[in-house]
Amino acid sequence: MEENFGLHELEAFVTIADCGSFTEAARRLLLTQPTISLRIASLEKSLAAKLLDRSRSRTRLTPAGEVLLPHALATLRKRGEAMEAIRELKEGRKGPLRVGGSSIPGAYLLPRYLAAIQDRHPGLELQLQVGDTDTVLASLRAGEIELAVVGRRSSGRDLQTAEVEKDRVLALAAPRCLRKHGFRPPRKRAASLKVEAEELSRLPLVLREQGSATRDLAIKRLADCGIRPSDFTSLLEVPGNTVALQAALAGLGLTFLSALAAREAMALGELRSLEIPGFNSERPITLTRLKGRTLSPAASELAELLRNESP
Amino acid sequence: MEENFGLHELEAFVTIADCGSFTEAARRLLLTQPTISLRIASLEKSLAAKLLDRSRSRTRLTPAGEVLLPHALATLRKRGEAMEAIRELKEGRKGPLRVGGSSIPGAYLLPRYLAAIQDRHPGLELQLQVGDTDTVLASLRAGEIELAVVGRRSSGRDLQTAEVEKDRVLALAAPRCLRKHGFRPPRKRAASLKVEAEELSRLPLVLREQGSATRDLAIKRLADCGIRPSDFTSLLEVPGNTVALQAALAGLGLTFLSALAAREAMALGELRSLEIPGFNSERPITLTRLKGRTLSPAASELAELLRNESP
DNA sequence: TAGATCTATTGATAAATACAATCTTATAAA
DNA sequence: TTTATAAGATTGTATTTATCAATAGATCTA
Repeated sequence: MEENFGLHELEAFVTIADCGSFTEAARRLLLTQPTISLRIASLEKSLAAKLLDRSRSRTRLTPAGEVLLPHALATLRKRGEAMEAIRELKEGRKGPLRVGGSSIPGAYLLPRYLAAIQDRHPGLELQLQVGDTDTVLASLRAGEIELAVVGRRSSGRDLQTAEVEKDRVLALAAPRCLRKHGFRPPRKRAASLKVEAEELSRLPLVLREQGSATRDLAIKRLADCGIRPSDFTSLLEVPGNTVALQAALAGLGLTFLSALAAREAMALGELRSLEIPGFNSERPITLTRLKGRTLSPAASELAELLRNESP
Repeated sequence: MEENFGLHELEAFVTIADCGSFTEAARRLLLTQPTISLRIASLEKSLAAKLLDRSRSRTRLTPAGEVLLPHALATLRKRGEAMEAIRELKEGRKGPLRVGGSSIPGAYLLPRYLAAIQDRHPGLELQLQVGDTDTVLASLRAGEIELAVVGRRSSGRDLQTAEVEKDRVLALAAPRCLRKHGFRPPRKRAASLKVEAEELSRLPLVLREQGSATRDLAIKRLADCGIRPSDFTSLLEVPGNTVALQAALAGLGLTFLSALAAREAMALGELRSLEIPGFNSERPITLTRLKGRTLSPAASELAELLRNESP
């Protein structure tokens, strides 16, 4: 006879401990007195210990009962906390919301959306992971994040994707750099320069690191135009968007960057975009989630926001 | 549908969370797979939240499941702690043991017995309350202590008493004091002096405070011999045995003290006992407990020890 | 697409739980 | 003492719940 007791028994016990009477406890729990007797009997049998000294006037705890009471209360409280935690999660009021973004969406898109979610549900614990597209997708598969927003449509039957926004990967260079290599950038700050693909290789090339979606896309699009990275006069590999941007600003060469990342520099005229016939600069920014995995309410809301609105 | 969930459901849930499979969880819990399915369904219904993403390969927690898991584990752990605490109490290994003693048994008897219990069960939290017989019995009735050892057979139908030992209340005085008032103490240190009751009043009297069992007994026994405290040449009231002893040692007068408290002083010849015809010095030291109140195993053991053995 | 493996469902059965009525006991009143 | 009263225990029965075996359905692997 080693049957574990349940929470009903504990409930009866703590209620009696509180009011000192089986009958009164029955009233409070909306049960009959024999039911309370049975629950206590069952509990006492489970623990093989007498817990209550029944008496006509006031039922009291035995020493064993005294020892049990705090544990019983703690156990019941824990269950209450569990229910409370779930309820808060369902209402999107509390709980973790972990999302990931590759460099561009992670830096230029997600923060704004997370701020919107934060405004609605101040209790949420937000966590934003930023890294390579590959790294972020790996996190998604490992369950470390619920949603990933990355710069390429991902492979894998276990993934479910939705396009959120169209980004453009631009070929960019500083005006100074362009002039140095025999190009004539237009006067107007925002205007782009039309360049034939073959002319491009006169420029040095600045590329992102391996694993970057921007890099992959740039190489693929260049290949569409018949150029390989090795065709360029020189090649510089840099880690991250920021470094690529600064390298381009410093006049180190041509680089490929998200329009989102280059916006300010272009507006200031510090970088010019090159318009290359046949070079398709479009890139879908996609919201990615694991197929068959339930999202938290907060994550659902974020996904909804990403698909429909632009905060 | 606001039914609270029980521990079986949580058990199923944490087991699945651990092994990632309903079927495997069923094996571990010695149940069938449908039972596990039903338990999870019940839990999910109770919380109105999906807790597990079922999949062919590995069942995973949903965000709600992630939130619930630590609470579920804590709840189950609490129950385990409760069972453990009761088991340790039953084996007398842990838990509180609160007893009380009036001045004499509290100081000269209980410490030795408590030491014996302590030796057997090092984990116990011992607590010894010492005070007036009346105070100690009040504590017993209030449930602050489980056992009381006092110097008189107590009244009250709610109490249950057992004689533990026979103490003797001795009439004592310092040899110097006896000589001063015209008595002739015997040479031998341990010998007592035979004195007629009427002669006693030549001595000053040192009495314990109100509420002391020793005081009550002394007055009653004196009355049996036809003497009242006011018959004595002078009367000094002192609080506690120690003070009474020291007063007698200082030669302040005749006092009534437990043989237990006066043992050393008599052995050294610093106090002589007076043998008074018709003065019954015996006093039962009684173990007292509340009728109908279950004792902790440790308290039972102590009671057993007190009744049978002398450590 | 077939086979394997996991979860969900169903229906029968066993177990538990709850209640009403009754018994027992301890206290209080007569 | 006896009687009345009130609280808990006990018993019998109806109901609910839990469990299992068998099976269907779904999903992944080969």
